[in-house]
Amino acid sequence: MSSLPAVSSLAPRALYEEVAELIRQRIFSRELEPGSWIDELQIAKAYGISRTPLREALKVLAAEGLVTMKVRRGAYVTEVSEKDLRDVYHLLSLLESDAAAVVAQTASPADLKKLQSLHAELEAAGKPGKEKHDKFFEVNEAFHMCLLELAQNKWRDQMVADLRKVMKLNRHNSLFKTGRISESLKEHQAIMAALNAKDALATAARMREHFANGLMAASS
Amino acid sequence: MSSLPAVSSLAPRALYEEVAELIRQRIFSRELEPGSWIDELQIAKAYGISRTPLREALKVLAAEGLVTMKVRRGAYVTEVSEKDLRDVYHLLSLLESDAAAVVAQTASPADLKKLQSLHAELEAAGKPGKEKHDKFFEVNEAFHMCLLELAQNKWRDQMVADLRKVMKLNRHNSLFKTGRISESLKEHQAIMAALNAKDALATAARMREHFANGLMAASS
DNA sequence: ATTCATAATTATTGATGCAAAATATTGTAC
DNA sequence: GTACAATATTTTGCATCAATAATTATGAAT
Repeated sequence: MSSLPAVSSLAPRALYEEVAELIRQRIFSRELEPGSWIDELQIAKAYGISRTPLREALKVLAAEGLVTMKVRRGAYVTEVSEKDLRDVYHLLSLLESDAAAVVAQTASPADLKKLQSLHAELEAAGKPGKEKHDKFFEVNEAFHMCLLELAQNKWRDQMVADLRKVMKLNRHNSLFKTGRISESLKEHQAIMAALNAKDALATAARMREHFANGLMAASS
Repeated sequence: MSSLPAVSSLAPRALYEEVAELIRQRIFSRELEPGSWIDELQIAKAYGISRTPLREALKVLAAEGLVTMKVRRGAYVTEVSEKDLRDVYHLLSLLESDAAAVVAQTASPADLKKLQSLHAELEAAGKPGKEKHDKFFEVNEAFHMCLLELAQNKWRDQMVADLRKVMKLNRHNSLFKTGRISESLKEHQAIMAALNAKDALATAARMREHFANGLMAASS
């Protein structure tokens, strides 16, 4: 029976948090398929823990929307319909474009420089020859996260984080699909230009376009 | 020792859900003050339950943002700063104005009629002579909730519900304060007019104004 | 043969107990 | 008198245990 990896003493998280993260990974990797029942006993045994922290972890995941609890039926991995995906994507567009508008109004020169350097990294990772999609994906995520952090609204940060987790439930991983790297780069460039011009309305509009194009690419 | 009231067999909710609702009420009524520590043993004893469902309830409340968990320190009622309130209010304005725009585009005649009747109720409850602020408050909430439901995005509904709970943590209960009933009614009338005209942009703008005025009234 | 009812099994949900960790208090030493 | 250290108490957090509810299977009756 393999027990859990020893928790880093530097980052003392509660066991139920650790377990929640492990389950999250298993859901994202589709090891646990949407709609499938989550066997508490089996997972508890597999991780060598008791069911108490596991059940607390499931409650957390339920709050995030990754699993749904049915009364006296246990926990099921959430099934997201096409409509759900569109709805969640719509909200992400709304929240992130608003955040971008806030940043356009409030960013310091240092903040803009930080974003600019991330954008430069993104362009480097998107060079045609490289074919390093993972790196592009990663830096892209960092850019969006950096923008959110600069907007300084932790409640929005939390909501966006949860929504992005739900998006990951989708098999096709729609939005963040590669294959439109050059278009995506152009859109990011337009966002940067609007940010540098401190034009909040334009920044929000460019971000909305960026999301709209992502959705188009996904549904095609 | 008083035990929990028997759960209605028609609405079979899990015990941890029941407990979560009870704690919510105690938090909103400020019986549990923001920043204060939540004594698990005491509450479990008071309700005549064990700590297990109570701890699960606290996890749910933590996900909603009502309580914050500190490692090895237990649960504390969330303290919301002035900035937190502004941030949450900003997001409510963003989400609800977007929902209003969606409804303006998609509402059926029956939907509009439903909203119109709620608006009529609101005007009746807001009649100067009556002084029935509770009723006004209640119908106002119903109007906003109805609009959200008509927008048909359950993820947004969930987020708005959570954000509104956080707003309730504030002592002054800022936004939904009475005292500007006639102004609020005028703003609702403007929203209804824009909705009936099926003008999405105008509807969203009126809703944003409605929220902006609410914030003004709160901070004055 | 099919349907309904009852019983048994399985799985969730709630309770209790134990161990580990953190904080507070007290005592001793400088 | 003050500061530091050690011990004790309080409280979280995890595990094991018992009970309740639901579903499935089997048997009997129509």
